[in-house]
Amino acid sequence: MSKQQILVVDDDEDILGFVSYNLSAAGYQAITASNGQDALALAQKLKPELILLDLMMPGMDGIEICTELRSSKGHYQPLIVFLTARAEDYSQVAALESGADDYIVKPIRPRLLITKIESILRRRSVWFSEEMEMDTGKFILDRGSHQIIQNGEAIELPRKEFDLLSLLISRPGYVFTREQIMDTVWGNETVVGDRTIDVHIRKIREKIGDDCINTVKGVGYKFV
Amino acid sequence: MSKQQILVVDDDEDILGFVSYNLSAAGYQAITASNGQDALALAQKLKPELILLDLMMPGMDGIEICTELRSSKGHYQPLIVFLTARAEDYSQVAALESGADDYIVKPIRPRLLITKIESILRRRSVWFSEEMEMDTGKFILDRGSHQIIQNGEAIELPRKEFDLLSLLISRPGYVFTREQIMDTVWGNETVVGDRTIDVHIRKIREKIGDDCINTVKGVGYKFV
DNA sequence: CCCCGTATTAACAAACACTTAACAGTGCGG
DNA sequence: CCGCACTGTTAAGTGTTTGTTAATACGGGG
Repeated sequence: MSKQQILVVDDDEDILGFVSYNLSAAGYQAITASNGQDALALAQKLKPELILLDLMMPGMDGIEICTELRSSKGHYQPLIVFLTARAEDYSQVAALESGADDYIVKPIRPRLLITKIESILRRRSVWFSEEMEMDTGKFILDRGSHQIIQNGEAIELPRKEFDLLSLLISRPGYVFTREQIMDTVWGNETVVGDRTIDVHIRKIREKIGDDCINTVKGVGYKFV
Repeated sequence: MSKQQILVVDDDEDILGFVSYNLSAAGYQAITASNGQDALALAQKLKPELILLDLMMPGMDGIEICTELRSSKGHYQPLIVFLTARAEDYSQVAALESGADDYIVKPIRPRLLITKIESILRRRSVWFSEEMEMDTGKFILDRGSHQIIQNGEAIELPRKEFDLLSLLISRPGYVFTREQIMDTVWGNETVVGDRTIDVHIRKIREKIGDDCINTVKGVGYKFV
């Protein structure tokens, strides 16, 4: 496996150098940008695994960049980690609300930076290409390419459908309540109508077969 | 009854304070730890009912702690709830796979936090798969997949029937009065006719066999 | 700027769980 | 032997939950 790319965005040259040096030393390939436009362009082009974003920057700030990255409905969803100067104020909350995965408080300590990055990347890596053996033949769920392979045949699934199926497959046989599904796939802020889950379930069943997902009336759904 | 203990684990002092303040205000006794080692030690020593774990931490992260707690052979099985940064990020599912009971998405809203914790504590008894050996072969009641397995054969039950059977199975040999059954399965607000319980009992007997549930005239029913 | 696929909603249909009521059975004491 | 109290059985009615379809909104890629 080639080196993992990490994009570092900061308007301060010193920090840029300091962070990218430490990342390189830890075996990552550091890419740097000193403003929002460059950052977005580089992110789009190189699709780095993880992006370190300074919160405060002249022009486009970190939250704007983050929001921009997250608003694209494409499949590219990098991990986003903020670098923030102040621990106490609400910038952190705003950061997390804008869709970031975590934040690191300045001043940056090399060892902490690396362990945090490793922890975040490790978690993500769990998600790539997870395999499932089923009673009726093989069922592979590839979280990297957002597709499932059923009996050797690849089936592309849209984002929401894939997310929903992922959840159900994560615990085969376990019944997920509608509430749990809502919270996980949609998040507990957004509110959508009752029939939304049903419609997605239907579309999934249409693609992978009716037998895979079981309805437990009054309770929820489970993958069998 | 003494206050229920809840252990909160996070590397961020602000979140630790914020969460434990809200827990205390809601009548729980909050214990805090800021790293994995402390968390495990405190869990072992105080055996709190519920543990709130931050997913992302330097050093030992939440999933490692959870795995460690679950792998211990002792009878102590706390409820484990993760605090996770983003709704769209599937680390939640990884969390569930590591044996967690639920997760709460940051940013944390006090009211939501408390209602969720209450709901999790309330349904604690309903979450674990309970096994029973019977005279006539094996009888497994799996509350996760909402089904019973009799002699290796799975039998699906509608919600009320499942709840009713769950209750009876929870204390084999013990006679539950009609009143107790009403209060537990239907809740003590709803009022239904006399024959409702009988009808459900009959349907259950139809599915799992007449010998399993005994009628004690003038008193109630018991599972044998 | 248009086209296409996804996400969501609303309206309707269907399925099913739950409840009820009416009646039959059982067993006990007078 | 009869009535009473309780439980069993059946079938039909009712309401809730889920399935289905089509229409609309939305956003991205060409």
